[in-house]
This record gives sequence, C-alpha cells and structure tokens, in this order.
Amino acid sequence: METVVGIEDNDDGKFEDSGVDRSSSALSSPKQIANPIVYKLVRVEGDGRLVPATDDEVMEVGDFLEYENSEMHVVANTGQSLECISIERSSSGKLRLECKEGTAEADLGELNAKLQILQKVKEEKQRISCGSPAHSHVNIDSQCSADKFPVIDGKVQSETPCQEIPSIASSLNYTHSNQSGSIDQCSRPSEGVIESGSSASAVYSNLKPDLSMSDGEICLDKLSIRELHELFKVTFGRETTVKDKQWLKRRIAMSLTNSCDVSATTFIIKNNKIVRKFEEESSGNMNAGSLISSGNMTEEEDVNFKDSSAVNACGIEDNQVVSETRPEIGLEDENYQTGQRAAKRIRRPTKRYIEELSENESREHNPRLSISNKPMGLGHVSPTLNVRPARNAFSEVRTYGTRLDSLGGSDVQIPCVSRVRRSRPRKDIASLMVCDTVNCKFHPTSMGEAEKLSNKLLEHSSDAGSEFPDKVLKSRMPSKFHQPSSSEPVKEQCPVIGPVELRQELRPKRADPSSHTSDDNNIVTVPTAKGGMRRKHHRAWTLVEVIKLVEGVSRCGAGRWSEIKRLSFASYSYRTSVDLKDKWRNLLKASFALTPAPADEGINLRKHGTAPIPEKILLRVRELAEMNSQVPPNYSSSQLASGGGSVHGDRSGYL
DNA sequence: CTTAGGG
DNA sequence: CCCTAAG
Repeated sequence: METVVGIEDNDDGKFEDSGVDRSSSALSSPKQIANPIVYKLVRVEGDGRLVPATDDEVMEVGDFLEYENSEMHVVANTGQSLECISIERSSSGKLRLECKEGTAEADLGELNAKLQILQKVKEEKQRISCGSPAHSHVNIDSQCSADKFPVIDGKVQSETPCQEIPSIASSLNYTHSNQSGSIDQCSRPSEGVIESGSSASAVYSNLKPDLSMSDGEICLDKLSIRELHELFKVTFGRETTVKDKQWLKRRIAMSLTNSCDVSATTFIIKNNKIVRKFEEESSGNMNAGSLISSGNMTEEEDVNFKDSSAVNACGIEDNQVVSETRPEIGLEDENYQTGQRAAKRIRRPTKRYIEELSENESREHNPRLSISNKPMGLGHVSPTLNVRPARNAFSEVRTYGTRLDSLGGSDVQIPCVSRVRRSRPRKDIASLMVCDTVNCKFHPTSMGEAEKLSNKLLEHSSDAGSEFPDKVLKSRMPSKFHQPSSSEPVKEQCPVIGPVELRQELRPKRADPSSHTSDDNNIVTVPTAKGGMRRKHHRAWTLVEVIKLVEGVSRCGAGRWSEIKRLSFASYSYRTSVDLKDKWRNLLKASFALTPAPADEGINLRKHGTAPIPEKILLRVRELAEMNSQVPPNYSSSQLASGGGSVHGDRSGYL
C-alpha cells in the first residue's frame, strides 16, 4: 500500500537476526548489502507483507535522499561553528546538521512536504504493520507510546538520563537496533530487556567514545557567548542577541537534539533519548536559567519551534525508515522509541496545529455563514406571526432575485434589489416596487396576535389590490406570481442548467443583501422534462399562512383560489393557487378529523398528534367548509346551528 | 388560466 | 407537492 523507506543496517550482523530485519533484507536487493546502511524502499501490503518498491517509488524516494544529501553539503559548507563541524564529522552528525539546516534555512516547504508525505507513509506502514504478525508488536508499541506519549515521555526522560549522544553513525546502527529492540520488547518484554541490555550497552560503549553527548555538552560549555551566538546563528539561521549563555546552550542543544531526531531517522528513538538527555543535562545545568530566560525569548522560542518542526519533518522521514528495521531489543531502546514517538507526537501537533487550526477556524466561520436559520416553528404562533410577515413580504422580492441568481447559476444570492431591478423590465420593477411597498407595510405593522395579523394582512392585500391600478396588479400577479417562474424564459429558471437551488429569501433584511444564508425556504427547483421547474421540497405552511388562507376562503369562498392568492398571498410567491387549494383540502381533512364533526363527518375522534394548527383555526375551517358545502347562504346560519352561528362569530373575530 | 382531483 | 384533466 504505502511506500516506505527502510534503512537496513548491514554492519551489525547481530541486528539482522531479527525476523523483521531478515524480511527487510530479503526484500533488499543484493547490491545493498555492500553498504553499511541501506535505504530500502518497500511497500507494505495490506497483510503486512513487505514488497520491494517499484522503480518509480524508488525514484521518488531517491530524489528525496538526494535532496537531503545536497542539503547536507550545503549545511556542511555553511556550518561555521566548530561545534557543528565536529558534529558533522560523524556521519550521523552530518545528517543531523543537514536536517536541521535544511529545515531552518533551505526549503522548508519542500522538506516539509516531503516529510509529510514520508510521515504519512510511515504512519500507514506502522498501522499496517500492526496487522501483520511480524510487525504486530511494533504497531502496538508505537501506538502505545503514542497514546501514552506524555507519560512515556516523562518516564523516558527520567529513565534515560544516562544516555548520551552518540555519533550519528553509531546512532544509526544503534537506532536500528533500538527500534527493532523496542518493538521486540513489546511482544516479549523479558527477552527484549535482556537483549536490549546487552546490545544497547555494547552500542553505547561503542558510540560514546565517538562524539557522544559529552561533545555537545562540553563544547557548548566551553564556548564563549560569542561562539554560542555563532553557533546559534548557524543552528537557527539567525542572529540572537541573547546573552544568556545557558539559554543559548540550551537552545542550541535542543535544536541539535531535534535535528538529531530528524536526521536520525533511524535513530529517532535514540535521538529522542539523546534529546532528552540534552534537555536533562541542560536542565540540570541551565534549566533554571532557561526557564527564566525563556520568558523573555518568545521570539527565539518561535524560531526554535519552527526549526524543530522542520527538523521534525526530517525526523519523521528517518523514523519511517527506522520503522522497517528489524527487531532488536533494548529496554532503553523502547524507552527511546516511546520517547521518540512522544516527541514526534508533540511536535507534529505543533506543525499541523497551525495549519489545521487556521483551516478549522476558517471552516467554522464558513459553516456559520452557511448555516441557515430556520426559525420557523409552526407550533409557535406568536413568533411565527412576527417573523413570517416580514419573510413573506420579501419572499416575493426574493423570488425575483432568486431567479436572477439562478440565472447566474450560482447559489450566491445577489442583493435582490440590484438583481430585480436590473433583470426586470420596468414593468416588473414597478410591480416589485409595489410588492416592496406592500411588504414594507406588512413589516412595520407589528401584529402581536394572529388575528390582528390576519386582519392586517387582509387589509393590506385588499388595499394593494384596490390601491394599485388593476393593470399593475394584473400584470404582476398572474403572470409573475404563478407560473412566471417556469414560464419566464431565460434566466430565471434555467431549465437547462438543471436543478438549481433557488434561495428565496433574503429574510427579514432585504437591506442586507449579503446574507444569503439559506433562508427558511430553500426551494429547490427541479428541472422538469417540460422545462418547467418544480419545487422539490415542501414548504411547511406557517400558521400565518394558514390563517391567511382561512381568512381568504372565508372572504372569497373556497374554490376561488386565484382570487385568494391574489388578495392574501400576494407576498407569498411560493404559494400558488393550487397550493392554496391543496392546503385547504388538507385543512378540511384535518378539521373534520380533529373536531367532532356534528355535521357530515361523524368521526368525533380528535387527533392530538397533529395539532400544530390551533384548534381555533381548524374549527373555523370546518365551519367554512360546512358553510360552503351547505351552500345555501341563507340556510347556512340556521342549518349550522352550532357551526353557523359560531362561524359568523369567528369570522367576525378574525376579520 | 383556473379548478378540481388523483398520485 | 406535483401532475393532469376539464372548463
């Protein structure tokens, strides 16, 4: 699945013993054997099997490696401080520096990218390896460490103080062994411990002599402030004005350790250890100082962070390689590994945090915007009443605007005003204007009570009708309201485009064009074969609407839906006469079901389940229905003893 | 177009 | 809600 870079260490025969190692070696091509350290590209199959990497894969990695090497060179050249040089001498040291430098100075971006990829691969591999029998322990180990990272870290720190920074070369071998060891350890602790003890000690003994920590530490200690500054500069790629020797030392040490981690790929664990050690050492010597100084050095800290992250990337890469290594055991190693993991973990967040956090933030913001508020509660009468009017009023305008939007094809809502006016011919504009005025009227009018509202609405609607010349009404109403959308060629419906979301409303604020937020009603129109658009989602009828409907029916009589539409639903572009009719039908049904119908419907059962609609209204509906059905106007009053009288009364109340 | 009714 | 038929 994933391509992994593996480092195979041929130098130490003992390391090869491990099954893991063998597998890797088996995979490795023969030529690799010659080199002490071999980077292998392998693919981890789903079953955990390691498969030799393809040429392409190798190439990919190869580039990276090359890049690193070049980086190393650069670093070496750039490296000015004695310390650096000394470190560089050791192969491991070189790597370290390189990583560090690369991250700090050179193409952080590129490195990071590569590192990320590598890291990903590595992670994947680890995951996979868990599944595979051979690597299962590894996985566990890594996971465990990861999970417990913090704790382990602390543990490691305390436990690993003795460790010193070995030369990178040694560390490489060592690392491999360590890693494998750690893995092994997990599976079989006892063995691992023993083994680790021997191997680890041996390695250590060998390594220590080389450079080891003493080098770093001593060197740092011996360095003058100026030298430290230089070193700092080399390390971080920038000057520092800090005069605190301890702080400088600490910084440098940390950076070195970090770099080690990174570069140490294989050594990561070890590096971690080392790092830890450094920290400890530094802490022992300068911890107090560092703490104090750290407060002042935010800037410096930041830089460090950066560096560390960069380094991390390198480290990750290395880690990746390491992961492949076979199992050697070392108690310490395990600790190291855990430590490494921990370090990894810690750092990683750092890196990603920034990116992701920013992303998240942006996302969060967006969601908010995108989230539509649909405060419409049918159940709540008062609220709806207040809200609805406004919304409704605009809805018409909105509709127009929507259409325009749809034209654009984008969901974005353009301020209705601009759209409407632009797109629409004068006539339309006029009609719109009228609508607006009407809407405005509605808006301002605050109707606390449903009745009031209904009354007012009625008035308005009637007013509008009467006020405006028939011409205007006619033109705007029938053509535009009803089918206009579908009929209106062009732009509005974009039949061709396909399902377009028409966001109708601009909500209460028509002024605020920007708020596209999905409004309560997102009406999705679906292109019909005919080319017409049809609403896809049902728009819940609001109480206000129902009231208006009832009112309209009482006023105009059932069946005169177009009239009612015109009078009472002028502002509701989305309610067609057919809708009204349908709704009325439903209301009738409901009313009869709900109320003990004295008249035709003998069912007295009440359905409480469905009663968002106030009984009052249903009652009235029923009355109206009865009235209608009973037709004879004269007769109605007498006939509908219970209903007739009440009907009138209700009606008067409403009206 | 508008209604009415079925799906 | 949508679709369709009938007036």
